[in-house]
Amino acid sequence: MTEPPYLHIAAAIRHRIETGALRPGDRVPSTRQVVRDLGVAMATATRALAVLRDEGLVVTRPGSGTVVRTPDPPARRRAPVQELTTDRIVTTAMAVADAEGLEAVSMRRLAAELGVGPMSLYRHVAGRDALEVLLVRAVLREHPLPEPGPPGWRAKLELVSRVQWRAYRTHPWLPELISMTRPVLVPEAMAHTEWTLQALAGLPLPQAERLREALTLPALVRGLAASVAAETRAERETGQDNHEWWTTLGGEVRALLGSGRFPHLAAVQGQTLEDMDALLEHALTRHLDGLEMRLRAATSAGGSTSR
Amino acid sequence: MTEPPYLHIAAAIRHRIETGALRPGDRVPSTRQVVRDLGVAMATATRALAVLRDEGLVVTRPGSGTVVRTPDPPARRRAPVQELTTDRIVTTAMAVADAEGLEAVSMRRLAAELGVGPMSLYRHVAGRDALEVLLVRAVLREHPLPEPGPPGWRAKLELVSRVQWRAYRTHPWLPELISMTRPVLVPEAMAHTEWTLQALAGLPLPQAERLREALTLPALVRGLAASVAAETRAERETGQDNHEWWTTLGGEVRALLGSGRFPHLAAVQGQTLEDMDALLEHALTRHLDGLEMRLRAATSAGGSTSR
DNA sequence: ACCTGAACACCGTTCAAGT
DNA sequence: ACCTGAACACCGTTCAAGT
Repeated sequence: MTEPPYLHIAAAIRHRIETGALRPGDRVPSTRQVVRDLGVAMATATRALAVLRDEGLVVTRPGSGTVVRTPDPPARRRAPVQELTTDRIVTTAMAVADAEGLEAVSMRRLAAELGVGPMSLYRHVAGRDALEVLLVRAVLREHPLPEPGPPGWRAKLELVSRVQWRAYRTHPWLPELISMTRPVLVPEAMAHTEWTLQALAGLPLPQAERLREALTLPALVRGLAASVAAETRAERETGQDNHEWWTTLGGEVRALLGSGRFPHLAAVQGQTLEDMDALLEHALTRHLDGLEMRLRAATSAGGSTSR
Repeated sequence: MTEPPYLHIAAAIRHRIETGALRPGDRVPSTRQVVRDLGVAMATATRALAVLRDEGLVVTRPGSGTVVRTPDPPARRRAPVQELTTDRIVTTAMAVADAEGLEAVSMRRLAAELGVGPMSLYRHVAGRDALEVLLVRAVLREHPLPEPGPPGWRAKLELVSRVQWRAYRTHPWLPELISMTRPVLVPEAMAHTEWTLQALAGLPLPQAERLREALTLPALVRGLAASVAAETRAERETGQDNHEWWTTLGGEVRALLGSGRFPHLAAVQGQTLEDMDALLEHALTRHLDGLEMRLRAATSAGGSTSR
């Protein structure tokens, strides 16, 4: 009667497994499906699956969802329980973050996912903060910069921005983790700044200005990525995409839009933001066109002292 | 012997109250003073004061610190304990966020600060998330946009960007709280988008492009602000400013910088980022120069269909 | 010495017991 | 009906007990 919803959901799925409606290898409903179909919170859906995982009924394979576990591979020598390593911890953390967001990555959750006690993780990573640094390093290694890169400063800056953009888009939690003037001082992050400074090296601008450029450009990319990520997160949490959101607006907001106080906003409402990548290209074109203008001024003034 | 530090600190202050060294109405040391003078963590100092507050020995008056409680105001009808209101909660939350960062703003901490039980807050705000929306609204109201604003699209865009920048700089936790395509749909946030769309209204660009502009510009400002805020937070947490950080770099990083793998970064190290505001002006100038170029192209092509 | 479970000090929020 | 303390289900990490 007072059974919490997550137990109820877990019981329903368990029943389908025990009756054979779901067979070994079949995918069980994803947390997102549960959220959408049953109208419960993400936390509830996550907990329900965690119950089944703890019972050994299902296994979560990063990238391919949660499936019914194949019961003990018959007779064959069972693979030794995988040794716990820093790499496995980081890989698992990344899978959880990609699937459910950074806030789902807790030390305890990772431990459960890896089948060890929470404290075992601490023998391989110093703590939650250190794990975040490892995550950033791992992602950056996934998205290497070419050497020496294309010719010309503009092509180079476009390339490094797009590589960063792609990293952010692949891992929507990444923007939260990157800081700027205090770049996580690890080789992988330093490489990006170095590459950018290299792209700017030959330009007729004072060093201080080249540094400002090397700091603002990635901040711009990250800012845009963070905004897009907020959208992704909102979709995951509410189960409504941008278009649905605009069409199901609450009465008060609808009233405000109709009030005549926000005519331009009202004219734009419902206009689908079809293509997030177009936002990057827009911002990038404006910025680099601006830099080109600045270079023309610096050159025609015959030096770098002009504004 | 094994007495936790916060109890020790509480006992010391209690002693000064009981001996009359601190009299009713006197201010007891603030958490910040305790942190500075005793070299303990903020959490410890906060907890010490919480102990005294729970004992009824002191009361915290938001805005005026924590003072020794006047024992039952003799005979006279006691002034009604300040009524709990949504406004007081938001004001307190903002003060805590400004002083210690958003992560210090917990429902329980606010309740303690206001001298009520945690659950009392829920009669005025729906929960932690709703409180964050209220915080955003309150900050935006602090930074109104002029009507009708200066003439010319460029002056208008510079103004709205600088107003946002100032809000972010005043409250470094704000960038974390703002999303973009799903603008917190409250009038205060809508007003900014409306104002920006208005500034762009007369330009010879397709509506979709004006919308992209109205989304990328604030994302850029926010991205830069988030980066600067990361620096602020790092300073608070490590007690090292940017310059100190560079000069006390760990051995491994110093080795990397000296390794010759990052020549441009090495050349720039220690160069002080004197002026954060210059970063905004840099990014803003590049972007708006770029937009100016785009407009020239659109105009000379005689329409808005050109790239 | 190496490993990790128990425990501590938090958190947001539900629920039911108090007035 | 209104208000809020107790309790639940989390969290990261310290510490000391186990091997």
